[in-house]
Amino acid sequence: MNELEITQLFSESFPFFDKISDTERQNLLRSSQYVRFARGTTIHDGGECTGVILIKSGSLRVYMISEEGKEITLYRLFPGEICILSASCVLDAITFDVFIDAEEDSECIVVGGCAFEEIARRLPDVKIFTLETALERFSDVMWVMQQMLFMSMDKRLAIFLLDECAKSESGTIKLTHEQIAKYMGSAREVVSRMLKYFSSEGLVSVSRSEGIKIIDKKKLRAIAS
Amino acid sequence: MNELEITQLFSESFPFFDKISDTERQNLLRSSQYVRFARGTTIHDGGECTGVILIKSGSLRVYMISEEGKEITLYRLFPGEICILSASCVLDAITFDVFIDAEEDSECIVVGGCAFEEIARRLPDVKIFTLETALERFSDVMWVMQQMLFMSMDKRLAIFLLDECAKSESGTIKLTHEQIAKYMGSAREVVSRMLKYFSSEGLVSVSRSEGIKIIDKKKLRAIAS
DNA sequence: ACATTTCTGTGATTTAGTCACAAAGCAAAA
DNA sequence: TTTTGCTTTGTGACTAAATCACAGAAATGT
Repeated sequence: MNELEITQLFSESFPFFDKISDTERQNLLRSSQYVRFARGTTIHDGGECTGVILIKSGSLRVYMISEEGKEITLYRLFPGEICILSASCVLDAITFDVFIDAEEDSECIVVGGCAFEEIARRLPDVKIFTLETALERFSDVMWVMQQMLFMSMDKRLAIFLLDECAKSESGTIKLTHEQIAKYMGSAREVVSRMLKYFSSEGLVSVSRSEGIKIIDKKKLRAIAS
Repeated sequence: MNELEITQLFSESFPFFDKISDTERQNLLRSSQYVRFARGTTIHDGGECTGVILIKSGSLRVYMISEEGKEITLYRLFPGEICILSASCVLDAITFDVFIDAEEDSECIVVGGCAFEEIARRLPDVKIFTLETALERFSDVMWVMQQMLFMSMDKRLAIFLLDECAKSESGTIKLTHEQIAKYMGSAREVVSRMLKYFSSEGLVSVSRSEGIKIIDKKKLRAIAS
């Protein structure tokens, strides 16, 4: 990936990019690098500031982890999106730690945290963009929280399956029950049982090789209400 | 409460206040007003932009509510603090709705949302302050989320009682089980039962007139670990 | 074809939230 | 004081979901 392509990506991803000086643009480019993360890699694990990550391909999962190792997925990021919570040093106001994994083999541009922080300190627009991006994530997390605390398991799973199906385009969902449980902040057994129930009601078909296929989208939507 | 006192409060609460022009300061003051909220009043109920609220005395509770009326308290605000989520029009990035009640009779300064938004649009420092304040609340919410999802009831209640005791100074906690349950995002019966258990273990004493008194702080801390 | 690993299924148990009432505590009115 | 009414707390039965401890099935590599 050459510098021109990165410039292009920055211009699309950072609304401030076309407004700042050439020098600043150079600063930003110099502290950025193209990185590939293999599926399953942990990109960020709490404390130290990894930096701002632009996702070119693949997907990332941002999650928290309890002392006993229980995980809750806060949100997932897809191509064109920006991972901001990995840039903890730009966000003093944030006092919790998150973990970030590559869900798929992913191509990213990583803008070094310190460099970005320096630029954000000089340019209010950059700072504002950073904070606003973080706040959008706040909204995502609140949605997760609402689901976990207010909705029953069947409803949540129905929503998840419909979402996932809409994303995948292929019509089938190729995730293990374990993965689904992690995304939903639940337990594998619970997902298995609920899927079996959905399957017995003719809402989905479940097969290990084929993945999960939605059969009766209408009824599933009714459950997701 | 006169203009001088408000100016004083602004100066203490808004780090940008001493850096902006006289005209802007006047703008801000003109769109502000002193308001008293009676205990139990709902100050903000979702959608429309109430504005930025400075708390002079009393306390506010920020919470979400489900369709069935179940509540979760996101955080509470005390004198000197600023309620920012009530200023939804300044925070486009936030897409969820919160409710805000006065827990106690409270004295506040309310800065009208539109006026504040206008000022924030002109002055990057104000915008940055607003966003950063909102992000601090994000951190609070994550703490609540961690508690609810990762911790057992006994631990959470122990933490709550210790926190509350530290705040109250009097050593006793005068809250109904119902209130505690709301703050903790649990159910009244659950709190009652756990308090009874704590009481049977000699950790606290519970009486309706006296409130809850912590007897064995050491053991309670151990549970809160 | 075999061993190995990775997934999935299932019953038993535990925790917390829900429901439906009963009882107790407090306060104002009679 | 006694009555009445309201708020708060107690309790058992029930349900949902998480956890535990396995067993079995399906995919994968050698």
